Amino acid sequence: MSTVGRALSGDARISERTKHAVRAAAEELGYVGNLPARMMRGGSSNLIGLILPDIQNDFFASIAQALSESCDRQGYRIVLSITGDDPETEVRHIRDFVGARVAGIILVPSADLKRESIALLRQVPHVQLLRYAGGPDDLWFGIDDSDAMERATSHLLDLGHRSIAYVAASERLSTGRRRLEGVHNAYRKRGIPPSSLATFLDAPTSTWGERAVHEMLALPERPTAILSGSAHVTMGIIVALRRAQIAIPGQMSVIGFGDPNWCEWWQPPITVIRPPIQSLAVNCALWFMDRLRTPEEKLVRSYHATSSSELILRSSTGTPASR
Amino acid sequence: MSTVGRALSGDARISERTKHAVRAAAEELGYVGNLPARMMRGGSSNLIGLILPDIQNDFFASIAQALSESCDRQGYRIVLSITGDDPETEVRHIRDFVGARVAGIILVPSADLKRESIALLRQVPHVQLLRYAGGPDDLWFGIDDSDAMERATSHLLDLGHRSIAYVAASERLSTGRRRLEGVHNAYRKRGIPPSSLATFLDAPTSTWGERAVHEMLALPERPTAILSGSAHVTMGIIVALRRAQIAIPGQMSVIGFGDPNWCEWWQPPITVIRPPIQSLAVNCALWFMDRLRTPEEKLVRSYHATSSSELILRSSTGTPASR
DNA sequence: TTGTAGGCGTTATCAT
DNA sequence: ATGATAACGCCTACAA
Repeated sequence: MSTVGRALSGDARISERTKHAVRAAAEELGYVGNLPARMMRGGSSNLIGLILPDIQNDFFASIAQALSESCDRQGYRIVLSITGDDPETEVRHIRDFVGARVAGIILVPSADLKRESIALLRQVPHVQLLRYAGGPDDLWFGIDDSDAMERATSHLLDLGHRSIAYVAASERLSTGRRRLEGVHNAYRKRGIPPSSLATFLDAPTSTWGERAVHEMLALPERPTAILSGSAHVTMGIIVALRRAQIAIPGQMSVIGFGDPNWCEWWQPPITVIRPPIQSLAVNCALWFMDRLRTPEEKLVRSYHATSSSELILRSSTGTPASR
Repeated sequence: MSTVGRALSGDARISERTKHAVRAAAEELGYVGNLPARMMRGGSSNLIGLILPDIQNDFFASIAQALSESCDRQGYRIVLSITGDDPETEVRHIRDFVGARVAGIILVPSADLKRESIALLRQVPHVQLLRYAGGPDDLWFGIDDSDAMERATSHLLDLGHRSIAYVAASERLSTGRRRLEGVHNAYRKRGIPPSSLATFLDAPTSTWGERAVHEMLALPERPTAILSGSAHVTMGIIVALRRAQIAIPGQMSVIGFGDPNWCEWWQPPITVIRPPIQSLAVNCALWFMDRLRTPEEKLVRSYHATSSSELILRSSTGTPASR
C-alpha cells in the first residue's frame, strides 16, 4: 500500500507514529529500496562512471580516492573502469555505463576514443579529466601542462644546462602534446635553439623511462640533464641511472614528474613537478555533480579548467659546470 | 513490438535478415539496452561491489586491478567503495550496493562490521578478502598470515637476533591477530622465550611505523631487528630509521611487508614478505563469479582459501653479532 | 489520511 | 514468424 512508500520517503501527510512504525518494520525485514525500479520511473541513478587508464599508478589512485570521497559526500557511488589505455576496453565499459544508466561519466580518455565511444558519450553527461581527447562535449579539467613543463625546463636552462633529454608520453596523448609544447616554449623564450634538446617520446611507462635512458647514454653527446614528463617514466629513469651507476646530480641532473613519497626519500631527493591532483579531482567532482543537477537548458557546452603545478626543488639538479 | 527485443537478444525464431535490420537500426539510433529495466524483470545486474579500505595503498590497488580485470573478462563491472576503515562509511556503501541490487560484494572488511552491515550482507552473495571479520557467511580468501610471519621471524632468529621489535596492525584486525600468532609460533618452536619480543601494535599506517621506531629507540635495550607486519608500516619504519641515521642493516635489521618496487631500489634493498596478492585476487574473483552462477541449493556455506607468501631475501638483514 | 491505477523498459508467455 | 500482454517495484496523480 502506498502509505508505506510515503512513510519511507518522509511524506508530510503521514503521521509521525505511522512513519516510525513503518521504518521499524522495514529495518526489521532488512528492506532496502530497489534502485533499478526507481530508475525506471525516470529517476536517475547515484552511480558515476569513472574511467581510468590504470589504478596502480599513484597519480590515478589519488584521483580515484579524491573523487570517491567527494562523490560519496553527495551520495554518489563510483563505478570503476580500468582501461589500460585500450580503446576497445574503453568503449565496452562506456557502453555498459550507458546501459546501467549512470548519472554521468568522469573519464581520463585513452589517446584514441573510438567513434562509438564518442557517440555513446553523447547520451550521458560527462567530463574529461587530465587528458582531453575531443569528443562531443568540450568539458575538461586538467593541469596546465604546458606551463608546468615550461617552468621545469626553464629551471634547467637557468642552471646552465644546454643538453637536455626530455622523456615522456608521445604526442598522441593531449597531455604529451601540451607538455612538449611547454618545453619548447622555455627554449623559445630564452632564444636558445632547441636543437640541443633530445626528446624520447613513447608510452608513459617505467619501461620506457629505462629504455630511453639506455638510448641517451649511447648518444655521442650525453645530455647533462633529464626531464621527465610522466610519473611512471620518472621511476624508470631513476632505476636505469642507478643501474648504470650514474650519480644524481653529480653526473646527471633529474627533474621528475608527479610526487610520490619516494621522491623525497630517495637519496638525493628528487626535484619534481607536482601537479595538484587532489584539488583537481575535487574541483572536477564538485563541478560535475553540480552540473548533474543543472537543468538541461542551462548547461554550458564548453568549460575548461586548468590548475597549475608546483615545481618542488630538491637536490637532484645541479649545474652542468659542476662536473 | 517484441520482434525487436527478440532480434536483439538473438532469438532463434527471428530471421537473420530481420536481425540485421534491427541491429543496424539500433546502432543508428545509439540504442543501448536498459539494465535497470532488465533487472526489474528479475535478471541480475553485472555489477560487483568492491569494498576496500584505501585505494592508494599499493596492496589494495593491486587487488583492485586484478579483480577488475578478472571480472571484466566475464562481463562484470566493479562498483568501488573506499571506506578508510570507517564502519559507518562501510555500512552506508553496503546499503547502497544492496539497493542497487549488485550481483555480489567482495570486501576487505573494516575491523568491526556493524550489526547492520552483517544483516545487509545476508541479502547478497559476498566473500571476504584478506581480512575476515565474521559475518553471515564463512567465505574468505586470504593469505596464510601466520605462516608468513613465522617464517620471517624464524629468519631473524636464525640470524641470531634475540631482541626483535614487531610493528604491525593491532589485533582488532583478523590479519593482525594471525600475524602476531605466527611471530609467537616461531619463538615457541625454537623454545626461545618471547619475553625479548617487543610488540608495537596499532593502526596499519606509515605514521604508526614512524612513531613505533621512535618509541623503540627510547627503550633501554634497543632491538637489533625490526619486523613489519603491514605495508604502510614498513614505509614509516624505513623513513624513521633514515631520519634517526640508523644504518640498515649495520645498526638495525629490517624485514618489510608487501613488495612495492621501492623495496628493491632502496639502498640497501629491503628483505620482505611478499604476499601473493595478484593470484589471491584472481582466485577470489574467479571463485566468486563461479559461485554467482551456482544455484542456491548447491552453495557451500563455508570456504576458506589461503595462499602462502614468499620471503624475499635482500640485504637489509644482518646478524646482530656484526655490530 | 489512505487507497488505486498507471507507466517506466524489458522479456517470458501466450495468442495469432 | 510475429504481435499482444503481463509482470517486475517504485512513484505519483488522482480518487475516496
